[in-house]
Formats: sequence, C-alpha cells, structure tokens
Amino acid sequence: MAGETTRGQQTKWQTPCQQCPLRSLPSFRDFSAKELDFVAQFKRGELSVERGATILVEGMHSAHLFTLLSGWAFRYKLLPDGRRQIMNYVLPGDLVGLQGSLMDEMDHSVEALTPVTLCVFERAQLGRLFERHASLAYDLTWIAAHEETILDEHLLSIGRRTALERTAYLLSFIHQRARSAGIVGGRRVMPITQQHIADTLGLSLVHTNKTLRKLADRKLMRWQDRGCEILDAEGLLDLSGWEGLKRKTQPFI
Amino acid sequence: MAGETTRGQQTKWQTPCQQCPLRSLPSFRDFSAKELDFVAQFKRGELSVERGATILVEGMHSAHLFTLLSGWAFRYKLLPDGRRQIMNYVLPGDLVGLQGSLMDEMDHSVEALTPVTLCVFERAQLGRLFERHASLAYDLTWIAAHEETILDEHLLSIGRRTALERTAYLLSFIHQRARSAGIVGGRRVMPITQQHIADTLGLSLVHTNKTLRKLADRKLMRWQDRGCEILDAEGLLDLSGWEGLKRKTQPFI
DNA sequence: CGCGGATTTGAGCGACGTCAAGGAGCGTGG
DNA sequence: CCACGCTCCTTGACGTCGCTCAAATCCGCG
Repeated sequence: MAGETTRGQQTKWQTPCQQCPLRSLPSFRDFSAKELDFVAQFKRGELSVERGATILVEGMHSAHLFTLLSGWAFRYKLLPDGRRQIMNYVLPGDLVGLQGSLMDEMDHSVEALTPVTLCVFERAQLGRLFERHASLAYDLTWIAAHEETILDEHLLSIGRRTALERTAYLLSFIHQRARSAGIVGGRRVMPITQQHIADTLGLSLVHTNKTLRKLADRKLMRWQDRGCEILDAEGLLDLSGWEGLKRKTQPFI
Repeated sequence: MAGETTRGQQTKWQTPCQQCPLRSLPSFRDFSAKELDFVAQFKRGELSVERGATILVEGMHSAHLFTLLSGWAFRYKLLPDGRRQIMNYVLPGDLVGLQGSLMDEMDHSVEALTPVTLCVFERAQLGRLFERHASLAYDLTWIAAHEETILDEHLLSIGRRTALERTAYLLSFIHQRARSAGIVGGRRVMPITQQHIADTLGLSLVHTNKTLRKLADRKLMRWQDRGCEILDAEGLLDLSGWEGLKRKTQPFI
C-alpha cells in the first residue's frame, strides 16, 4: 500500500519528518528531538490519492492511520438509502483514522477533495507510542478531544441555527481552518461543491444554493467555481453567532 | 468542593475505587491491580449534586474532571439568544470534563437530570497518568474517540434523518446506553422531558410531542411522566436505520 | 460539438415551527 | 383539606422555511 517502491530501492519518500513543511507553520506545535525521532520511524511511508478517491471506508478495519500532508479531504457517513452527512473536513496536519485504529472498525468514510498526500503510520505501533512517549500520547488525546469540540459546534449549528446562520458558520469555520493550515490560495478557499455544503449542513442542494445567494447579495462572499471567496469574514462570523476557533497552536503527529 | 469533611475527620468517601459498583458490570473493562491503585489515588473525592444543578459551565476553566458514578446528566451548548442544543447524555461510567481539562476552557456545559454522584479527579495529575500508565492513557484516548463516534451518529441523525427516524434513533440510543450502564429501572427509562428530546434532536417542543405520539400510535413506545417506556426496541431500531451500539465493553476511569 | 457535472431559478408543497389554550399532576402554604 | 402556582404534556390552527420537481444555463473536457 504505502511505502511501496517505485523503482529499484527507491521508496516514495518525498518528505522526511525532519523537514516536514507543516512543522514550520506557526499553528503547529514544535517537537522535541526525541519526539521527532519517534515520529520519523513511526512513519511508514506516504500515500497519494486522486481527487474523489476514498481513503477509508466505514465498516472497514484499517491497519493504518494517517496524517494529511497536503490537499483536502472530508469525513462522512451514509444512510442505507444514500443520504449523506459530512461530519468534518480534513486539512493538512489533521490525523485521519484514529477512531478506526482504536475501535475495531471505522465509523465513517474519508474521501479526497483534491489530490492528497498522507503520511502513513502503523496502527500496530500505537502501543509503543503510548508506552514510551507520554507527550505524544497526550497529543493524541488532545486531538481526539479537539475533534469532539468541533463536532459539538457543528451539532449546535445543524440543530439550532437557521440555514443562513449555518452557512455563514460553515464558511467562517472552513476559512479559519484553512488559514491556520496555511492553505488559503489567494482569495479562493475551499475546493468543494455546493452539494458538499448541503451535505455538511443538513440542507438540500437547492436551498443551499439560494442561501449562498443571500450571502452573496449581502456581499459577504462570492461563489466561484467549486469554492468561494470570502469578502467579509467578520460579517460572516457575526451573522453565524460563532465565536471562532479558540486554539492558537495545535499538536500533530 | 469535593472531599470536604462532613463532621470530624470523616470524608464523604462513599465508594473506594476497589469496590466501585461499576467495575462489576459486564460492560466495563477490568483494571489491573496497578491501574486500580493509581486510579484510587487519582480520585480526590466525590461530588453530589441535585437534579437541575449545573456541573460544568461552558467557558469555565475547571481544575477537575469527573466520572459519573450514579444518576443522569447531559452535555449542551447555548446560542446567545438561548437556543439550546444537547450534544449527549452522561451515564454512569462516563467521563465528564476531559475536553475542558485538555483545552483550556469547557466548550459545553453539563447539567444533572437526577441527583448525581461524581468521582472527582484532579486535572493536575493527568500528566502523571500519561507518563506512568500508558494503558490508562490509551483508555482516555479511546474514550475521546468513542465520544466522537457517538457525535458522528448524532450529526447524521440531525442532519439527515426525518423527525420520526431521529426520535426513534434517540430512544434506541438512550435505551441501549442505559442498559449497558445497568440502569434500566423496570420499564421506565430516561428521566428526561420532551423538551430535552426536542433540544437533542433539533426539533421544536410541539413537533417532538406530535412525533412521540406517532411512535406511541405505532405501539413502539409509551410516554410516561418524564421518561418513556420502550415497547418495541427492535421496531424502533428498525425505523431509525441505526445499527446500534457496537462496543461490548468500554474502558472507564 | 456533445456530454456530464455544477450551478441557477421558479413553482408548488409539505414538514416542521409558532402561537395559543387547556389539562393533568404535584408540592406548598393557608 | 383546598387553592394556587408550577412544570410538563397535549392539541388545534395556521404560517413558513426548506424540500422536491423541473428546466435552463454554464463550463471544462474529450
């Protein structure tokens, strides 16, 4: 799977952890040398997938977990009749598949929104991590608890905010996350379709479209070609009634 | 706060961990002697609160975390104008306040639905736990990831299930959890009002009432006095399109 | 040029919300 | 014992937000 040789002995090692481009971003915490050593050998390879590829499938048992290195992905669940709910988006630095590594099977699926590269870790080594690297173990727990925080806020949105508020919230949320992950390419954020937004917010595609139009009419954002441009981040945040991301720096692995 | 003396030297120690009533339940994992020792000294006392009391408040910084020993509670968030979203219910064996111990402040509040007893742990000792008890650290991560799993399913419900399906899901969910926590007192489950159900499912009180009526008409459940009786657990599960709880045994602290 | 995916827009409808009113159960004080 | 004031549950009437259906349009790509 990952770490396969492309030709001869050469593995697909694009990025040794020591030079991980994420580490230099202000929003990620620093590693000690010892931690870095461990993570470097914890990493088993890299995995690259196309846009639209499914990285993990609900119900599967996976021997790996991943950190997303570059690109965008999202986590979702399906109802038997095909209704889809997107739980969250996965950005560089985010851990993927921790839940599936701890429980026996994935409770959700993960799909790539763009071409994506992931660092591959072996689930079997998680035990070693917990035994020998308390600080990283702590980080893992932190990461899981942080995801819980985000889901709480999403739940509040879907359960209690109006369509307009929800949409403003989601755009603000994604915008802030993208900024902190260092991937706001100019004015265009988010490689997603309106269908993704609908499936994240629990709305229909048509109503999502009309709601986005209202936001555009208020000059808060502008939709363009699989994504949107944020015109008035403050206005959106205001409308959503959300407090914004709290954490300045986050751990990652 | 907790551990205060009631008279003379006698502390409110109702339950030494060695005799914790939860440990004998089939759904909780066993401790090794070493783990038990640590947890026993990690526990700083007990806290008892009345029905309706607020145990933790969103935005607060708490020096403690808790395991619920007996009773029912729930986690919720509020919008500035008072709209409330309940994220989950807290049953015996559940950890409360982990998120607030890892981040700096609570992202949600917790309120007691019945008189509640909690074991009190000190946040400051979490570091020791991670350093010396890898297996417990692993459990903490597991617990956080498990909560994530539950929130994923709730999100799916609120986002994509109809009012009838949602309600059937919630009743099934609470029923299964109550069973596995060993607190189904006869036929009456759940010390909650219809307002709680509404705030959990993102519905209005009136519509919740009408939806419960439909379930009752189908002889799936019967509402009675702050709670409900499950008449046809299978029928409810079926209607909800939920797969049911997966885990047989869960760790706790 | 043709095709498929994404976005738009209008029309009509239905699920769910709001408003309003009433009843049942219960604890408290007179 | 009774009256009262709560909280919670119920039900009807009516309004509306968001859904479904349907049809265009736009656009990148083969």
